[in-house]
Amino acid sequence: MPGKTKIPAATILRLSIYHRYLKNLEEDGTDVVSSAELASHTNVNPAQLRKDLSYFGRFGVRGVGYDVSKLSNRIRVILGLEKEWNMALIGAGNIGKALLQHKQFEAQGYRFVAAFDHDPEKIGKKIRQGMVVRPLKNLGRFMRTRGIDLAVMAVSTRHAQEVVEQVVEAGIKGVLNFAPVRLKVPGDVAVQNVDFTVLLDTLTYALSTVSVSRDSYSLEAKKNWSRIHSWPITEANYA
Amino acid sequence: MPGKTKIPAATILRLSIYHRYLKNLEEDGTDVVSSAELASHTNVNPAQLRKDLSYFGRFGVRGVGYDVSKLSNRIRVILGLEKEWNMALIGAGNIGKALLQHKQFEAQGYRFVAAFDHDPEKIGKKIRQGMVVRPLKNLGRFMRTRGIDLAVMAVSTRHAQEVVEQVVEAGIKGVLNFAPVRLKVPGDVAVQNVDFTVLLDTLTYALSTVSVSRDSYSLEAKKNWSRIHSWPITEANYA
DNA sequence: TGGTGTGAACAACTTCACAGCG
DNA sequence: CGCTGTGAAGTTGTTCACACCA
Repeated sequence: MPGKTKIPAATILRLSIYHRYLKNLEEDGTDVVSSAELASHTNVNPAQLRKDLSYFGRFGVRGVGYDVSKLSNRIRVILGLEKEWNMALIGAGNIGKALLQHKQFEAQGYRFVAAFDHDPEKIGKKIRQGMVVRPLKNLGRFMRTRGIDLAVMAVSTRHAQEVVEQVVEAGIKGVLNFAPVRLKVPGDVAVQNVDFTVLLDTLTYALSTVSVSRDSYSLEAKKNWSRIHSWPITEANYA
Repeated sequence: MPGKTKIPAATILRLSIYHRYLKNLEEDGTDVVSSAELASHTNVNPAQLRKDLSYFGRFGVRGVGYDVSKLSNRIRVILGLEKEWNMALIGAGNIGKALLQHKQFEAQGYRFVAAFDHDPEKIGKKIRQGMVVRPLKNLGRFMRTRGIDLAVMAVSTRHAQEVVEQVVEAGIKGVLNFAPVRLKVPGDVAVQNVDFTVLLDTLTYALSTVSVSRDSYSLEAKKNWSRIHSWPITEANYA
């Protein structure tokens, strides 16, 4: 129920996952879905799903379930997905280029409007049709004249902190960071990290504690693990 | 302290982050570090860091701090990083190719040993020096003769579930999944998802609740958000 | 009847605060 | 004296269980 209750961070993440599955259902022409079914396809507990929705209102019909397209729209509004979001790619390396080609973004209303780098080798090169790599120092000007909502940072570890400072300086308030560092940013800037090696390390931990161990803690760890599979973690910001 | 206590999932993730920073310190020649310093560079609370370590033993010296290389090695062992991990790339598209080129993996002891796809167009093509795309149906055989520890799946949403079933069938116990679906796997298989659009959606939520809203819940949401920045989430496995 | 919505119980995780020790 | 290690307190998030209603 809307009100004074705090919304768990994890709830927002799950909302996005529900929303994605609801879009599939819409395409298939399904028009009603129960919390049990939606929950099973998104690997959550049905009560969890209902609780997540209850933070924002009452969207279902008792004894029936949820109207697929109505619920989908409500979540779209909650997440702020009714508008198109303009993104700047920062860092025109391997990963950056692959992200530019990635179809998934466009499909969701995310649009790359420019690419930046500070390597003179790369500047001026055409990175995809109608998009040329710009010098990073022009980020602020571009931001003022054309508007950027989000920065997708695929730069080297070494440069990540200084680059994010330029991004913040330019007035961008949301960052998706692919560099393997925890960035320091002001409290009004949101950062999400995409951190491949950290995730791989959790996999190796899981696999190692299976085969190796006879220590007490590893056995426990393994037991714990088999129930718990994919992740987020809430990380405070002490910048 | 090692024993019967359950180890939080989030602890493992942070261990990986501490470890990465410790390696930097080692390279710089720093040999002692306090929980306060290490915590500040990894955006966690110092007590949190000490608690995380305490699940596995007592690694510090009171009044002094932690020996950098000793602690680094201990964490390396805990996470299972003393061995080299063989990975198979599954899906030779944009993202897959970029991951193959990605330097970060090799540096950490993760090694791509083969690439698979089931698109006949791609099979047989050289994807990098000394590596040719193999037919997905040969995955099981390759696994038996050469061994694969982890699968990195960069396949389409549509095929992801059927592909992961072949991966599981082949006997692989750890999967890093880039497809935007929650996969169903047996309880002894560990999966981590790299989910760009979900992370973007959390950013748009954060930004929308700043500018848009006068609703009661959004204001609350914003307040919550400004403290909480980057994420994991614990997701149960109901497969 | 069957599935939602939700307070209350529970479980997990984080932070505090200080004892203990080099 | 200073920083670690950790029980206990506090906070946040999840699940139960059932009232409620189309």
